[in-house]
Amino acid sequence: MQSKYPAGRLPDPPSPIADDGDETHFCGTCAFSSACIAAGYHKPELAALQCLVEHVGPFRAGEHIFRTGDPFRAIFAVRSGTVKTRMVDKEGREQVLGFYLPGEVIGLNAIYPEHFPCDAVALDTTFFCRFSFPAMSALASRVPAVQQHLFRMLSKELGTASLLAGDHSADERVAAFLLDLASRYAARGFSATRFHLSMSRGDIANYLRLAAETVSRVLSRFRAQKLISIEGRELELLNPGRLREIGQTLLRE
Amino acid sequence: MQSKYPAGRLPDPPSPIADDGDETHFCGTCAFSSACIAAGYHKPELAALQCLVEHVGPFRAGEHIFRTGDPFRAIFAVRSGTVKTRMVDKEGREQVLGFYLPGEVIGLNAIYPEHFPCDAVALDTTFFCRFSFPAMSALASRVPAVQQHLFRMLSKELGTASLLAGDHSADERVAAFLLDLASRYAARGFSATRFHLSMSRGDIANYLRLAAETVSRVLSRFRAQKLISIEGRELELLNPGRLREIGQTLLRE
DNA sequence: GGCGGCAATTGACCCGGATCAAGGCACGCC
DNA sequence: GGCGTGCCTTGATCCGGGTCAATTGCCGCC
Repeated sequence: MQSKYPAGRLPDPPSPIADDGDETHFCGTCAFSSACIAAGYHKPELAALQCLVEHVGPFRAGEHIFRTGDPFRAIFAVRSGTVKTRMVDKEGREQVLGFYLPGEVIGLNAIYPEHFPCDAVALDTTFFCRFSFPAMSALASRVPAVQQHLFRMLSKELGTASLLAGDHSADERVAAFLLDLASRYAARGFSATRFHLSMSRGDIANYLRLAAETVSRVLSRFRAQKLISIEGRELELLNPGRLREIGQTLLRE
Repeated sequence: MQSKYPAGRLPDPPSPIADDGDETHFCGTCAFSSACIAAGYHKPELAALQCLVEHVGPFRAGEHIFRTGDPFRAIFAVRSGTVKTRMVDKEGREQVLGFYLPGEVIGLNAIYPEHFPCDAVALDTTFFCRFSFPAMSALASRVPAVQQHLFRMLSKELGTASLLAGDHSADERVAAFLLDLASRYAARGFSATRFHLSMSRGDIANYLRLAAETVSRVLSRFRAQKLISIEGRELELLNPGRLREIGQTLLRE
């Protein structure tokens, strides 16, 4: 949970505002950076992006960004930290829908119902860019690159949602989960072989539709086979190739 | 490639062109009807919808509408018949992603990858409206109602994709599956208690991540409990209330 | 330092659903 | 008619992972 800038620069929110740009260019890791690049930063329409974005945070571990049933007004791009989304049925059982890393966007599944269908909970200290959705839609009408980017983000999330659906063994699920995290960290410029698991074993298990004990056993077995090194939540992938073999049916199919 | 007029005019495809409108108003069951209504049918911009839509079909049971890897150029609204989408991994194992009924849209998950990530296969004789996606995007920029409708369709599919994810018993899955079909038929004006299952037990099982034998056993048990009446693929829901109790954790959660 | 609470690990046992296998039924084809 | 071919159903067996339970380690707090 460290900023990539020297810690001394930021006094109070002590660490984690990740890789941010200046007022003109926003975050290098921002979920919308590719839209801006496609449209050209200089375009006057993009000045509107600066007006409709709002930096919010910090949220501490366990705090809600939004709750099931809240009216939908905005989507949130994670700037730093990690978020889980989840549904809680009326018996109180939790169902983890996904984990979101810096540069990723939460709230897209609320457009249609117009209310958030799930909770979003910070797993560690977390900051966001908040985009008013009505303003975003209006901007999308004027700037095709923004519209296209929204379509693509929605469509992309459709693809990932169908991944977990298959019936796969515990080993396949865990291997694919670790590799998925690795590639998402890598896409944002972080290490693809060493990273911190912000979520508990229970959250991982819930997300993968396994019992926490099973996740623990699989991780222990992977460690015994020298595929990974794991101590608490600090993870290193020692043999990504073999992990990819194990998880591959789940990774592309 | 058939037109959409009263069945008597068409010698060969004997039956199934559902509830259709005229040249001005398109299908009453059309996936875009609400967008048109919101914008007002008379708006000149909507004349463009008529230009970019193309009626295609019939496809016979087993024929592909598109295949994995085909370049993405259009989305397809089912006019009549039923479609399954599926992925096939390199070991040849099939994974059913969803079933699509008249009025529903396939192909949205191809926007981001720009190639279809799955196959679409007709389960019976099927007709479509084909919407060129580039043209659709361009139209969406000019007609906010069309853009909003696309956002909503994408977001809605995100919601349904997460339903199957949970770990639920075979009874819960089957009950929820039957009720989901019922409500989707009802939404398009068909009977919510009697309908035909266009897909095989194997397809249902695959979609629900069960074995075909398990689906067969659950249906037999439901019949013994007088919850349903089923003969081959003809289904009647005798006790939707009880089915709802059984499937409810999966239906909303 | 000692205590309490939570997360993680590990072991023992059990069950739901997968798998294997055997038939039944409806269809089209020769 | 006889036969093959899917599709469906039903029975018997097995196993992966869930559940229950005990233990350990870690960390914050009094």
